[in-house]
Amino acid sequence: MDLKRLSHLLALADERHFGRAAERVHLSQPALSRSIQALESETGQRLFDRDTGDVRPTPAGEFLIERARRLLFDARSLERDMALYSDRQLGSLAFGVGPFPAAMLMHQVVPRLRLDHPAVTLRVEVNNWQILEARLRAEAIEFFVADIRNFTAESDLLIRSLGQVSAGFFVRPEHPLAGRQVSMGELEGYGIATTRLPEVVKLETARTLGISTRQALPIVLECDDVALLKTVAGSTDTILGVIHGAVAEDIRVGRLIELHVVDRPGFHSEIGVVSLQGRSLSPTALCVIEAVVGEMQSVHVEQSPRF
Amino acid sequence: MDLKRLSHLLALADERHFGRAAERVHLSQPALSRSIQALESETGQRLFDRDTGDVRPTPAGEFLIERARRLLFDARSLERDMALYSDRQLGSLAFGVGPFPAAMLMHQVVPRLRLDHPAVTLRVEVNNWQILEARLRAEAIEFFVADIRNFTAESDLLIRSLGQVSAGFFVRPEHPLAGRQVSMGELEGYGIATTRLPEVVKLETARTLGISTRQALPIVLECDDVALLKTVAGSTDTILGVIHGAVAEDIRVGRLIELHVVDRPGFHSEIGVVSLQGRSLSPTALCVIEAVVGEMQSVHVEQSPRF
DNA sequence: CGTTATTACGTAGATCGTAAGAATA
DNA sequence: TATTCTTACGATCTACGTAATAACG
Repeated sequence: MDLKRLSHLLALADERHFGRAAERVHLSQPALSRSIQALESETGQRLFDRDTGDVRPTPAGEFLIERARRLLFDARSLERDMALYSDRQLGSLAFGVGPFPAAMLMHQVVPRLRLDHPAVTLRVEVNNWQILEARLRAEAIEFFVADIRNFTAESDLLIRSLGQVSAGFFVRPEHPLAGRQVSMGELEGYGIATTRLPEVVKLETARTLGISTRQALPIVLECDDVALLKTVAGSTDTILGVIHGAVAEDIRVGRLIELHVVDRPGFHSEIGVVSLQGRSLSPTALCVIEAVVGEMQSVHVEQSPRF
Repeated sequence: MDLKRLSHLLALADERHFGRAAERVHLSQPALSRSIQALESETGQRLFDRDTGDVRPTPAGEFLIERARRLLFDARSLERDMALYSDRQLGSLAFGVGPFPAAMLMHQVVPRLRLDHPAVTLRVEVNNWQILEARLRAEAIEFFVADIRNFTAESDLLIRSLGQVSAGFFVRPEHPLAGRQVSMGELEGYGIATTRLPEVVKLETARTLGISTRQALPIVLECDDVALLKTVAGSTDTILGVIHGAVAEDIRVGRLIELHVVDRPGFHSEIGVVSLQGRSLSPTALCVIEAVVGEMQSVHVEQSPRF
């Protein structure tokens, strides 16, 4: 059953005339005649009654024509859908985001995606990097955006760095430490709320501070939900330790202010895109990654610490 | 979009191995490789990631594979349906039957059709020959079985005679005329009930009787519903004038008996199959016509007048 | 080095267009 | 005789298999 043949069938069914039907399918008239004959031979049924100057479908012809019309419609839909898919206007995309990138980038990127690609089904998994890595290997997500400092030596993962983003300590405006220079030691009395940090980051930070014990950072609340962390910092004197991008809006409206820590360590995060080595990404995934890159760049500009 | 190509796609998607997939679609491995490449070129998307010894669909591949699977299923269904249609196991059939053939043949033929071809949708139009001819020309029915004496000269109709069937006069057992020889003249007092007869038949019958006026046959009830005619003859002294085949069962069970008319004219009907000249019939239609022919023959045997 | 996918190349089959033929009005 | 479908024939294009090549473990 060849689709081209079936399209010849439909042309003849519509035109009821070999000459015109042949023209319609860009074929010579004898070629169309042969094509129809081949179909009749294939089905073992006469499909058209030809009385000179009068071509009409037989009952068997009507039967086949009706079904062929549906099949060809479906075939054309498939081609159209594939074109739309290539144009990122159809399909589905699942990707992951770490807590910080989610708070910093996704509030811009996801609404934009919904506007630009309304027919693409999205699944955005916000989770910590361990879960995201497992999800990626299980191919439940195509890629994820997260802190990439855990994935240095992994050769089966393709890691694209989007650069470092600085972090800081943030408190509510009425906080006792607000508005003046503070030392790291002073933070201990209030405790720090932050996301679940990779071990490497904790150790590195401690080392930067010149402290050998893990207790160097007085973390009193570990939670991957940045919105929840903000609520805690906004309603208590707990100190929020996150990247600047995650609280840009809160600082703008005055809900939070940054502490001016004089001996502040090189507290930062390195954001990157992680995908499986050697696996192609969908057009939409590539598009989202570009959007994330672009968003990172634009955030970077306005992301310098403000006191 | 070629269906063969898509079947190659599915084979590779299932086997995840060019060699095995090629074997499955009866192709050499390089040929399959080219076929997939052609599809990738056509869609503009890489469809499989090939790492030596590991072939896996890309997201674009998954997208296409899923849809291709549905399309190929539909294509195979079409082929299967067409085969079933040719084998008279699928489709629909509309045909017409005159009142007499309906009463004589269809009670055998239609149940048999339902048993042998359960998946074929039937429409049986029982009507008089004028309506049936119009329905045939409108192509609302493929053919009809009726008295063909009206269709002698029609060249655009294809008429297949099934032979003559004799008619007679029938009454209820308690009828005053029952059980003895009667003359045509005696019928007049009770009146005859019959179907709407063609003018030619009326005239011919009158001529056979040697009477010149149309009033020769004292028809008091004209109706195309044979069952209704029978009810009238069974509950009144009205005389039923129909073909023998239409009342075979009623005579067998003693509901009606035939009048022994001594000067009975050559009262008969000529049954035939009428279809459009030069128009092919569906396989099922041909099958039904054969069944009607066979039924006519078997009825003919037991159809000799009994007194 | 063995396995597996791709590229090269010559061939067989399908399909095409032009031209000639047959049928019908 | 004009129109329309079919058959004949030569050309072209596609898809195939075999063989050689390349990539990877």
